[in-house]
Amino acid sequence: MGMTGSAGLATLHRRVGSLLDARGQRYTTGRRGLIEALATLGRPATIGELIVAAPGLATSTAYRNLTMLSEAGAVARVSGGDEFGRFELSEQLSGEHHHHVVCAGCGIVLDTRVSARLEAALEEAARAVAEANDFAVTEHRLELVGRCGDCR
Amino acid sequence: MGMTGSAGLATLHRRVGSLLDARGQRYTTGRRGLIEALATLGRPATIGELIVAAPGLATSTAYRNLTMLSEAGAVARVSGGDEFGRFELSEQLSGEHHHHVVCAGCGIVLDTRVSARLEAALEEAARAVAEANDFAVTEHRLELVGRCGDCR
DNA sequence: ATTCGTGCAAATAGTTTGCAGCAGA
DNA sequence: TCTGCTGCAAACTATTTGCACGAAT
Repeated sequence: MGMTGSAGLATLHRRVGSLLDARGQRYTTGRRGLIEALATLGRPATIGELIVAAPGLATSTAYRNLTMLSEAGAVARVSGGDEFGRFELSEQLSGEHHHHVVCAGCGIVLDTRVSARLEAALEEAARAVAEANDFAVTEHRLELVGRCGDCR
Repeated sequence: MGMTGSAGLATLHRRVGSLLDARGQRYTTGRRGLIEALATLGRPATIGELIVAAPGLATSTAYRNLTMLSEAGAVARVSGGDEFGRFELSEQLSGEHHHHVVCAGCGIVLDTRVSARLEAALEEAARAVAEANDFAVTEHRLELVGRCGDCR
């Protein structure tokens, strides 16, 4: 469904524009197209999907822009189960902490949210593991792997 | 630390041998070396690490063997946070369901176990997500991302 | 003018595959 | 002796980078 958060497209663009401004980068048409495609898709998308959804961008430019948007904090890279890298709006921008559902058949990745109780348990586990392993845990990722309706 | 389960190396080799036998494959010295390296390391290892730990194997052969061992159910591929694929003994063989701690600095991946309470919550979430998204969830993966002692 | 963005083509790097010889049952 | 295993070299593919031109301030 996409555009999940409370903010609309205009707000989204304004916020991305600020992030880029802060780094002396321009918010070009191509970059807007990428952000809009990510917002519309509402799930981690491959470069191929993004180039279809935001036409007129060379592959190399799409990679460069996504890398840059990622460094600016607007986009996050997601490694799915297959050989394709995927990109989504950062949690900072989408405003929602979430996890992923991955289809082992076609590789599609969907966003999902879990209960506050589970989130609390995850954070407790992160603390325990950090203590036991001399690790400073900064983030947790949960993937539910299975088969989507089409690949059943 | 490796060799975490109750079974020793001999048992491990016997079980891998059976898995390969069932597929008409031979349990060669090179394959034994890979399995032993995986058991000793006790964490997901890159091809580079495995070739150092099990010398005398060509890279292509290592890949082929790991792919084959994976199809036989002895080995699992793990995608870490970096560009390297990693391999570990399958849960079937190691006997322990576990999750991963990933260092964002050096990419090392460690195994970790979480509380039974959290595991139960994860399975409940998997059921809920399966119902809400028309997904048959077969597996869950949890990654705790942070910085290891060396990369702090 | 200066700085940044873009397309194209070439380079990179992990992984896979073709093939000819070697080895185990 | 038949089938599978191996090393080497070549192929493949997602991603990155060099470079010269175009666009925005």
